[in-house]
Amino acid sequence: MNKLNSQIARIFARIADSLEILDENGFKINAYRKASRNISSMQNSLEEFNGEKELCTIPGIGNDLSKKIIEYKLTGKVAYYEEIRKQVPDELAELLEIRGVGPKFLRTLVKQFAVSNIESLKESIADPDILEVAGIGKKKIKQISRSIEVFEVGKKRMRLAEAYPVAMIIKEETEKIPGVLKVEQAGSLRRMRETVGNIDIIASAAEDTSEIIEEFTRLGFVKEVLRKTENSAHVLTEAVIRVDILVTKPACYGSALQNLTGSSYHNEKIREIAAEKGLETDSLGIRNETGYFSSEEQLYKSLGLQYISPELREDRGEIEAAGTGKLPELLKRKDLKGDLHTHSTWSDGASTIRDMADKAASLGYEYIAITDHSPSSRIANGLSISRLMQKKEEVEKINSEGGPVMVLMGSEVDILSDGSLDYPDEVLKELDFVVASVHSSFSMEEDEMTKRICRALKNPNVDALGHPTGRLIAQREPYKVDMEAVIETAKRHDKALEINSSYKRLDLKDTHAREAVESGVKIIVSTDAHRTQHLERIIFGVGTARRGWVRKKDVVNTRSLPDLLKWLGSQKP
DNA sequence: GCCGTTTTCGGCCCGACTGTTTTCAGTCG
Repeated sequence: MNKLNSQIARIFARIADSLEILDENGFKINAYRKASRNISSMQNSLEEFNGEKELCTIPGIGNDLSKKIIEYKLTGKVAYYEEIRKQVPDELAELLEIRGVGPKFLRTLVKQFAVSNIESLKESIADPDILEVAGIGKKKIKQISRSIEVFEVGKKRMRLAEAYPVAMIIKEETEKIPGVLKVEQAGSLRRMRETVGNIDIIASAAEDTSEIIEEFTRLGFVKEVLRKTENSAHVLTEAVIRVDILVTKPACYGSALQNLTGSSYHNEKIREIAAEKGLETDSLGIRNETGYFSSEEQLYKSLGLQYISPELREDRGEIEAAGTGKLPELLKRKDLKGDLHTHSTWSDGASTIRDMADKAASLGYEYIAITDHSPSSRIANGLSISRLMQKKEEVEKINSEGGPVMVLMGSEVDILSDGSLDYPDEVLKELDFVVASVHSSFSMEEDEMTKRICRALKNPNVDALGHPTGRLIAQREPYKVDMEAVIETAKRHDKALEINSSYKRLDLKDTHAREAVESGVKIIVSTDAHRTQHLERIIFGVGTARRGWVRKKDVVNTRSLPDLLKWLGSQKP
């Protein structure tokens, strides 16, 4: 379904919900609902229909609704819808999504308990007077308060790195169920979005799917089964994460996986292309006259497209590029030859340099830069110049003993509020790798912050800018900075920008990373690891890089050690 | 609000399930 159709369909559906809460004529409500359904399931775009007459040929669309569609096309708004929203605000209407709460009961709640949002709904449910309402008993209340919890879980999104390990365990457990052939994650987790709402799992099985669903709902991590059908289930884990599983026959696996991976924007466009080619789409996915697709590769191929990696499926130009064979060859985890932003026990890390080096070797790296904090980061036990020199001796000793990987003597040096650096140039000159980061005075005005960062980037001893926007996902907004100017400065002075893989950061984010590489700026993908295990989090940085269309050749730490050193040497005066 | 005429109104609207009842209303798909 294309954008216009889905927007109009959503508006009509919302009007229907609101009218229901307002106790309007049921047939009118039904008319809006039917129109919404028809528009979202029709093959053609509403763009193709000119004028009222043509629009009235669509089933369920008459004089009135065709006028509203034209109004939306011209102004981007529907006055009647805006009017309705004043009477039934969004946060009231969305309460209809709670199982057990229908229009009639919600109406009573609004009248008698002044319910207007989820908070007041929770209060009313806790009010003993609620049992006075006809048709409401203790059991019903219990059911609804449970549904409210589920509703709130569904609204809450987790950080990618929090959901990922859970999904891996679930995948492994599901693979052990007898009869299961293949298991994969789908949804935004597979696309490596920075936050995910729930974990989608898809499995294939030749035999009885209902038996597999039964087994799945009995797995140890399942705390509660919310819904169960022949071939699907929704469950909650102990940590209140919602997990949805779908089991399909191998012959449908590709269609279903593509369908469940999304994004909705990507899929809308893909379905349009499928429709043009005479393929149909139903709840399981896209199929041709001979049936569904067993693999995504076949599906994309049959649409005349290159295979599109899940991370790209956001309708950001990937479909057009796939149509002309111009998709980028994306960075892979195994392309990386080292990690260039890590900490050790010298500052605030929990692992020794030796342990970090061993872990780096086990990941197949050639080198690791240990970039402990500079003195201004007091809480992080930043290194004074004399401690920095002691650390340098230890690094040299490890390297001279022939460690498993080359250890680069580095620092994550603070960018002070005026844009100067936390060590003098003659000290920075002694280091193999310098990543400069902002750790203080976050609330500067944009032009001041931009000047500050750009000044640091102009220093010849700096190699990369660490976590360039300072954001913490679901916790702290990025500081105000003109990224375009930062990218431009990095380009001019041949500095790399970091994609920091720390689970809270993912900074640069995907879209900024794409702007950077399109401007020809180099990238480092690193972990900011504070203990050996953190080095494994590189996959989230790689995922973010892929979402940003970053290629192997854009990334400095895909270079072999000699090539890396050559670039670092060319940086210095 | 749509639709289709027996042409400007009257019909549209299903069935299962559940918790609440004691014959049914509301929700949901």
